[in-house]
Formats: sequence, C-alpha cells, structure tokens
Amino acid sequence: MKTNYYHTHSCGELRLADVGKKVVISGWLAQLRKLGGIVFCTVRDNYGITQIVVHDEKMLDGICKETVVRVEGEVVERSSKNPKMETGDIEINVSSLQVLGKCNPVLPFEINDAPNTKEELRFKYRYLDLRNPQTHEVLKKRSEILHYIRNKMHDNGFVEVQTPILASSSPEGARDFIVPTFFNKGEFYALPQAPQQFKQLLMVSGYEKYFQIAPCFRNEAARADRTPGEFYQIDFEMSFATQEDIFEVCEDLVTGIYTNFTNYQISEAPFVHIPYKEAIEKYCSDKPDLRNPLIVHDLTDVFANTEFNAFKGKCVKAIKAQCADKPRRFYDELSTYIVSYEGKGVAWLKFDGQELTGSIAKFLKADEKANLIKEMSLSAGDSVFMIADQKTMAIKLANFLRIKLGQELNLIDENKVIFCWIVDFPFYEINEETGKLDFSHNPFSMPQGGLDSLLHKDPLSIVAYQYDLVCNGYEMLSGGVRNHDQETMVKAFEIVGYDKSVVENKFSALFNAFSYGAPPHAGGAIGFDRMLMQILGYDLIREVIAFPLNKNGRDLLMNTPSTISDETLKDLGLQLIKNDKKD
RNA sequence: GGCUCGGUAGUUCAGUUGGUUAGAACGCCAGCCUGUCACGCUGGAGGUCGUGGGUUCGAGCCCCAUUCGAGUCGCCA
Repeated sequence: MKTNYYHTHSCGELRLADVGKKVVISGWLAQLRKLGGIVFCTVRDNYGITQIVVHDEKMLDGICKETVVRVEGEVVERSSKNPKMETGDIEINVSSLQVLGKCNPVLPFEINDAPNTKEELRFKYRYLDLRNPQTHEVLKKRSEILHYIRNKMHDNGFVEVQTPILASSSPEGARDFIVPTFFNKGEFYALPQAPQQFKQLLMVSGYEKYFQIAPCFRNEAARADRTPGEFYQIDFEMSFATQEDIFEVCEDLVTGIYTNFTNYQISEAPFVHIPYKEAIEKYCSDKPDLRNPLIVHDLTDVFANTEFNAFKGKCVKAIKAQCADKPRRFYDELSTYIVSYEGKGVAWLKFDGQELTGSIAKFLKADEKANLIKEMSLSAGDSVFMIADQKTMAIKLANFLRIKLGQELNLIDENKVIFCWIVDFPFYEINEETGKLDFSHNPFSMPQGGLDSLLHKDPLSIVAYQYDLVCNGYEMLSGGVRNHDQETMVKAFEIVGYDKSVVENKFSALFNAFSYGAPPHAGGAIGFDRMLMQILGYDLIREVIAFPLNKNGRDLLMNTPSTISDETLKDLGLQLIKNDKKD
C-alpha cells in the first residue's frame, strides 16, 4: 500500500509483527461497540477490517456507522484476540480520528445484512450493497478472472480488438437496441448483439487469432440467469482452425478458470461430445445437466396402437427413477408441476418386479406393459414417469420433468461441474409458425460437407459445424466453423428461399469481404456473466454484475431508461406515437 | 403478453374466523456499562398496512381495478 496522508496501511494488512508501529488507516466505520469509557470500532476498506479502540468517547461525538474516517494510532496486541478476523490479533489504539465523509445514521439497510435485503432496494442503493464484504468480493473476483482470461488469451497468441458499439443491426435473432443520431436523421445505429461480423472481418484481415471481452446487447426479456439488455462475452475467432482446434483452446481456458478459481470437481478435458440428435433423444434438451443421471426413453412405439386415450397418437416420453418409497403426493405434485407448463400431466407406474401398478395401470394392455418393462429394463422398485403430447411439447416437458426429478430425488452432485460439447446441430429446421424451412442456428456456420451437402442432401439431414459448450445445464459457449465461401453462402440462403440479393444486402460487408480471399475460420463466445455466476455459486446473474438492470430493463439507481425532451426528439427527427393504453 | 408469488415500522418478517390502541427481531435515539467482536442491560421514537374503489356496524385480512417487484412461459443461444 502506498503511504500517503490517508493511510500507511490498509484495513486488511496489520498483524502481530506490526505491534508498536504508529499507523494511519482510512475507511468506513463498520461497527461501534460502546463499553463504558471504551469504544471498540471496526474500520473497513477494500482490503479488510481492522479493530480500533477509542478511549476518549468524545472523539466519536456525532459519528455513526458507515462514516468515512481517518484514524491515527499505535498498533497493539489484543488482550482478547478474535480468531475469526484476519487482523484479529491486533487493534489500533486511536490517538486521533477525523471524519472524511459523513453518513446518515439511518441506512436503507444494514451493510452486514445487505444480501438478505430485497433486491429492489439493494439495487437502488447498489453502492451500499457493494460495501458488504461478501458482495464486494464478487466484483474483485470478476476482475481477477477477467485478468486471468486476458493473460491466457494473450499468452496463446490472441489479439484483443475492440469492435464498434455503435454498429449496424446484426442478425442474431434477438431484437436490437436502436440508437438515433443527430448527424443522420431518420437513420439509426444498432448496438451489436455480438461482434460476429466484425470478428469474421478481422479474420479476412489476417489477424489469425482474435479475442475480446465483448459487450453484447439484446433487447429481450430477463430471466434469473439472463440479464436484460447487456452482457459480456469472451468472444474469439481463429483462422486456419478446425472445430477440434477451437475445442482445445476452450477446454484449456475453461479448465484453467475453474481449477484456479473454484473448488468444484470438474470434468477432465477433452470433454465428451454429444451430437445434438443424441442429446435430444437422451435428455430432451440441447443443454443437459450431466450431473443428473436420469435418461429419457421414447415409448411412442410401445404405445403406437394403444387404446388408452391419453397416449393414443401421442409422442410418449418416459423416465425411470427409483422412488418407490415416495408418497402418492410426490407423484401428484410432479403432475401439477408439469401442468403448470401447459402439459397434460404425468402418468406414472410402479414396478414391484412382477406387476405394474399406479395411476394408469388399468388402462394398459398386457403386451403394452410387457413391452414397457422390457424397453425400460425395469427392475423391482423402479417407478416410471410418462409424458404424452405432441412431439415438441413432449420433449420440452420431459426435459422439465427430468430436471425436476433430479432435484427432488437429490441426484445432483453440487460439487461437480460436468462439461460437454453438443455438436452437429442441424443446419436447417422447419419453422413451427410458418411451416417453412429455416436456419436453425445462425446462418454463418458451415454445413458439414460444404457446398456438396447443400447441393445433394436433404436439407433437414444436413448438420452444421456448430457447437455449444454445456455445463451443468447451462449453455456456456456457442460457436461454429464459419462459412467463408460466397458460393456456399448463396446456396445456403437459397435453400430457405432467399436469393442472392438478400445475402448481398443483409451481410454486404462480410459477403464482399469473402470475395477478396477469406481464410477458413472458426470461433465462439463464452457467456461471461453466466459463467461467473456459476463459478461464484449464485443463482441470479444480477449478483455478478456491478450495476444490474432489473427484470424490466430498468436501472433503479440511475432511474433509466427515461424520457427525453421534445426538443431533443425534434433534433433527432423522432416523433413518439402516443398510446394511452395498450393497442 | 400469459401464469404464479409477493408489497405491513429504516430493514427482515408475523398478523388467527373480518372485531378494542397493528406486533416481533434487527436498526435508530437516550441512559448505564473498561475487553467487546451478532457485546450486554433499561427506556423511547418510529406505520398513508403499495394505490384507488367496493362489501360491511366494522377491512392489514373479503371483492374489483390498478401499480411496483420477483419467478416462469412466450421470447432469447
């Protein structure tokens, strides 16, 4: 610590070895404990907490908790030490105490108890919330991890480039934030949803390995694990690289981060690869939590000719679990849970080694029961939970059911972090709304087999060099080998009904760039906030963000977004549409 | 936009079948206390029960509307 007027030491620094030293510390008064003529206080700064002893009560006249003070005194050994404090062996005998910043005696909430305060209030007074040592630590950890990542990327030869924030609309699928401008009335910037096109252009420029801790903006609704508006990605791209090269770089980075900054037991690289199709079959999810051992079985064929109305003509998904000891209510509550997601419910059966019993046993024919037992390899004590619905819905609900069962039956090992690569995403899919063929991920990725596949294969059978890194049910990274060939790009768009002019106009920069010698390239982006949330053991992404927006994209501290004056609107060439109530 | 839950003292919450003056803990204020560290003890102040309407002799509680917040679905990689 640099010595100056305000301090010779930090509040986390002094130890027994410093006894006898005359020191100066500055910080916030965290606690005051008066015992007659003696007052014990603690002073807190960015680095820790140190106890000070005031023998002259007058020094503290008019001073309350959270006042910023400068304290001069001598370090002494405590007669009663506090093993819970890092500086608990010593205290400072105060000779002078000066107020540097006054504080209102009634705080909106107690700093010590800040994490238990309702979020609304915490974020309105985020600067107080962040004084809480536990909360304070989060942003320091965030910084350390960012530092580690930067170093690692630099060490591996990546060049850090800042791409524009005032950019143009990019076709990531989410809605854009639009920025009006004084210079060009009637025209707008869009904040980038990702630096996708810029980083690919950098590849065309020959930078070979690019990365950026990139701010990304998406004008979409929030969730507990998804902040509205803005977030950060560790964005990277490599030329002359294959999918495997990307995996190697990511595995090295992610393993490094988790081993250095967490105590989790993490899966060893190389991480397991699961084709998208298999993930959907086994887990009914493209981001399965592999800590959960439950597997989803498809029983559609078993009940293909059933008389049972609830299953007739439906896609039937089933999960086997050992929970024969659970009461009837357990089964009923699962059903209620599924109904809350607009499912019809959960049908269940128990197997005692001989017979199937349970909610729907009497509706099933003997051969159906026999096939079910065989298909699911049931043994005594197993229960089977079944969902019957339209295929898409059945898959969705089976995923919820698998997760819920895993939680309820305590099958999740919280100490583990299991990574996997979901690979071979389909290149095209049928858009459920329009019934037409559409890109299933972004249109930038390379179809496996290249132009040849596009020309000769059934579009729905083509898979892309498109991958996700999944960890404990969270999607941590998404990326792909990019399509860098004009002809292949045009063909890919043509298949979904766009002609060449669409590609030329919509992605003109990229498309043109590819006509001047583009290297094959691949990359991806890690959702940094979400990863950090998991590393630090939080369920809310807002916990790891300095000044988070609330669910409705509102900053309660700065009170944004806010209206602008009519004059400014006019200067921007904007006119608001007035709508009193809805439309 | 839908569904679910919530809004009571500065904070976290309790509040019975609708019934006198709406409670507790922490915090705050005052007093006592020389080894506390979640200090202790005594006393005190502090409330538009989110807002508006309704039912009722009487509403924190019941009904309607509205607003704010959270979770979730839609949406979003």
